[in-house]
Amino acid sequence: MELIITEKDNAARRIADILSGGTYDSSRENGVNVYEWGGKRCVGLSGHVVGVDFPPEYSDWRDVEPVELIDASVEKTPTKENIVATLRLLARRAERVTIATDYDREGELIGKEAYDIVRDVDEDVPIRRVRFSSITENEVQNAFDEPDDLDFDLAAAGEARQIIDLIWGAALTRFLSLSAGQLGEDFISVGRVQSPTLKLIVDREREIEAFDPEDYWELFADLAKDDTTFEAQYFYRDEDGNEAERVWEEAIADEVYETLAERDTATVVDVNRRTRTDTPPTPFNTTQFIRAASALGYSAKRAMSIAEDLYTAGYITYPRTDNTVYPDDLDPEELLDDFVGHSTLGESAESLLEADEITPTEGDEETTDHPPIHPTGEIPSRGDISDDEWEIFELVVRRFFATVADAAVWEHLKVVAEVDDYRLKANGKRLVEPGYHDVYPYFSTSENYVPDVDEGEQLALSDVELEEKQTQPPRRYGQSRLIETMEDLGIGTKSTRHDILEKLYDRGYVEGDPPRPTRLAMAVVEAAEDYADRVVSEEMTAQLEADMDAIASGEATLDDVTDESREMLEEIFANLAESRDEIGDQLRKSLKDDKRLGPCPECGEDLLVRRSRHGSYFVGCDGYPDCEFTLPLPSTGKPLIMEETCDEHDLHHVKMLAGRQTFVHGCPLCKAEDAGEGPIIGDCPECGDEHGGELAIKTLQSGSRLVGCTRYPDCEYSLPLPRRGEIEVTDEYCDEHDLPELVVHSGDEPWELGCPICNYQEFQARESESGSDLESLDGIGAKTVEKLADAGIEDLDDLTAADPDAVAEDVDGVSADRVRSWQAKA
DNA sequence: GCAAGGTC
Repeated sequence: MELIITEKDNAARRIADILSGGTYDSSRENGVNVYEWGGKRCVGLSGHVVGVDFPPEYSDWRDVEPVELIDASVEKTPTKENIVATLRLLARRAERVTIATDYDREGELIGKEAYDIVRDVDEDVPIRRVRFSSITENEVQNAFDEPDDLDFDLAAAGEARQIIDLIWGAALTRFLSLSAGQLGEDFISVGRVQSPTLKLIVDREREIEAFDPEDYWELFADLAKDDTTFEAQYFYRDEDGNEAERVWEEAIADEVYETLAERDTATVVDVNRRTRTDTPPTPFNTTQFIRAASALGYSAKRAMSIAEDLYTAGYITYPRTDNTVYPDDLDPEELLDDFVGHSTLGESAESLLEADEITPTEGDEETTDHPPIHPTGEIPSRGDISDDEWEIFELVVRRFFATVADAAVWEHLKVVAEVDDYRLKANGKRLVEPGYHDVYPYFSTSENYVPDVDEGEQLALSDVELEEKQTQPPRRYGQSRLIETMEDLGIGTKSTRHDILEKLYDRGYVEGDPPRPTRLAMAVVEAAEDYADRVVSEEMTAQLEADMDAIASGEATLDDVTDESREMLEEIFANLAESRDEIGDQLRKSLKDDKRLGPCPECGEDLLVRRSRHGSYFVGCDGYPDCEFTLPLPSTGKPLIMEETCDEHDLHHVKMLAGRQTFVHGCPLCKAEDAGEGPIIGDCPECGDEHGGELAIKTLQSGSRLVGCTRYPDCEYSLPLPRRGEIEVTDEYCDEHDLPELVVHSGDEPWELGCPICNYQEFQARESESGSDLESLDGIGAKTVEKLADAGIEDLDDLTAADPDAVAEDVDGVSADRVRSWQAKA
C-alpha cells in the first residue's frame, strides 16, 4: 500500500480525485479523512502537526530567568494528536510513502515533520517527495511520474526560523512582562514580525504628534468658453522650476486675488493634449486581494475569512498566495466560457470572448506554491451564499476578467491661461476607451470636462476664490496599507500578515480603524529601540532570510545560524538586566496612561477605567481610597478611550467595543448627569404592596429608556419604552392597571402608547402570534421569519399564496427552491 | 500564559 501525505485535507481529496479518476472511497480515522483507491491511501495534514517548545521545566515564568531560555533545549511535540496518530497508523501498513505537501519552504518543513513521524514507526519504508504548483491533472500526473527526494537542507532552514523566533520571542516577552508585573492574560509580547509592524504604526504616530501645521492659500477661478464653465487653479513656478499651487504668504495670496478679481478675461497661453494608456491590473495575490476588498469596506480579517470560505466551497482558488502570474495550464477562454449565460456575470464574459486573442496580464512575482487567486469556474447561486460572500466572489471573478481585458485609454487636456503675469491651469480628462473598466467597475473613472480651446483665445473669468488652508499631518496607516508595507519590507508571510494585525489588537497595542497605537505600544517600541533594536527592525527578518538561504544551499548549518543568533540575544540580555526596573516603571506608567480619562470632579486626581472583581468595567479615581468617586459604564463591551474629549468636564469620550454592537458612550460624567429617574407613574405591580416599590420612567446609560421599579436592583420589574421621542405622561388612567396613559412625541404626529403594561401585553401577543405560525415549519429560523415579514409574508397563508421567484427576489438569502420546499411542507 | 508559521 502506498501512503500519500498532503498539507491539507482539501488537497488530499483533489489529488485522490485526479489519481483515481474519481473512483476513490473515503473513510474517517480519528476524525481525519482518508481517501483510498487501488492500493493507495491519501491523507491531509492541517499545516504543522507538531510544534516547537521548551521542556516543561521552563514553563513557570516566575521560576525561570528569561535569559535561561536562550540556551534551553527546544523540543518538538505533536499539536494535532489525532492527525499524528492517524499518520502513525497508516504508516505501519505502508510499503511506500509519498510526501505531497505545498511547494514552498514551509511545505518542505511540514513534509519533514511527516517524514519524522513515519520514520519513527518504520525505519525502512521508502519515502519520496513530489512537487507541483497547482492541483491540476497535468501538474499532479507529471509530479507523480517524476518523484524526487525531500530537501532536508530546505527543511532545516525552516527549522532555524522556528527556533530563533521562539527563543527571541519568548525570552523578550517574558522579560518585559515580568519587569512590568504583567502576568496572566495581560502579558507584554514581542516578536520578529509583530514588533517591526508595531514600530511602523508607532513611528507614524510620532510624526503625527510632532506635526506643526503651516498656513497656506490656494486660489481658484471659473473660466468659460461660450456657455461652458470649468474650474481652474492658480499656480506658479517655485525655485526649482516646478509647478506649485500652494501660496505660503498671505500678502502674496491677497495680491493675486485682487488682480484676478478685478479682471474679467484670461488669455489661453498653452494647450496640451495627450493620451495615456491605463493598463489592466495584474492577477490577485493575497495582499492585492486584501487591498481591493478593503476598498469595498472589508477589514483584512473579514476579507480573508470570506475568501477561505469561498475556497473551501470550491468557488475560488487557494487564497494564500504570493504569485501574480497565472500558470500555463490555466486556459482563460475555457474559464470565461464557464460564465457565459450567467445572469449578472455572463455579459462581461461574453464581451471578453469576442477578442481575437486573450493574453492575461502578469505581475512581478512568480512563485511555485499556488496560482494567483482566481475563480475556479464553479459558480454559486445567489441563495447559497451571503451578500458579503457574493460581493467578494464577484470581486475575484471581475479581477480575473480585468486581467484578460483590454487596456483603457484616457485623453488628458491641460489648458493654461494668463492674467497679467499670473497663470491659471485646468486639467481635463476623458475616458475614450473604457477597456477593462467595463468589466471591473471598482476603480474611479470620473472625468473632468475641459472644453477645446486654442492658444491666444480669450476666456471669461469669474468667481475668483481664495481659500485658506493648513498643511495636514500624515495619515495613519490603514490595515491594507500596513499589509502592503509589511510585504514591501519582507516581514510576515501571505498567510500571517493579517493575523499579525489581529494580534496587535488582541495585545492591547492598537485600537480603532485605522489602527491607533496605545501608550503601551509606544513604550514597548521605545524600550525595544533602546535595548533590543534588532527585534523592532525589519533587518532581523532580512538577515534571517539570508541565513535560511545559506542553510538551504548547504553553505551553513542550522547550528551555525542558531548559535550566532543566541549569542546576539545574550549580548542584548547583558544590557537589559540592569535596566529592568527602569523599563518596568516606564511600561507601568504607560499602562496607566491608557486608562486615564481626565480629572476627577471631586478631588482633581485622574479618573481611570477600572475593572471590578466581577469583571465589569467602571470609572474610578486614582486617589482611591482617599477619594471614592466612581461612575458606571455600560455592561456590554470593552471600553475604548477615544481621542475626543468633553468640553464641559475635560474627560475623554468612551466607546464600547462589542463587535457589531459597538457604540459610542460619550463622556461618562455627562451620561451620569443625564441619566437617572424621571417621573414616578404608579406603584410597582410586583413589589408595591409588600415593599412600597414605585414605577418610574428611567433613562439608562446606553440612552435607552424603560419603566422600572425604584427598588432596582432588588426588584427587576420593567417595561420597555420606545427609543425615540419625548414621552408625555397624561392625566388619563388605565382602569385595569391604575397607570397613566403615555403619549410619544416623535416625528410629525404624536402617537398614543397608552398604559405601558397594556402596551407590553399587546406587543407580546403580536410576537407569539406571528412567530408560532411560520416558525413551526422545518428549516425556517427566526431571522428568516423577520425577513419574510418585511417582504409582507406574515403567516403560512401568505407563504403558500406567494410566487417563489418573487420572494427570492425580495428576500436576501432565500432561493426560489427553498420557498417551494416550504410551500410543499405547508 | 511566550513567537511565527502552517490550517479551519
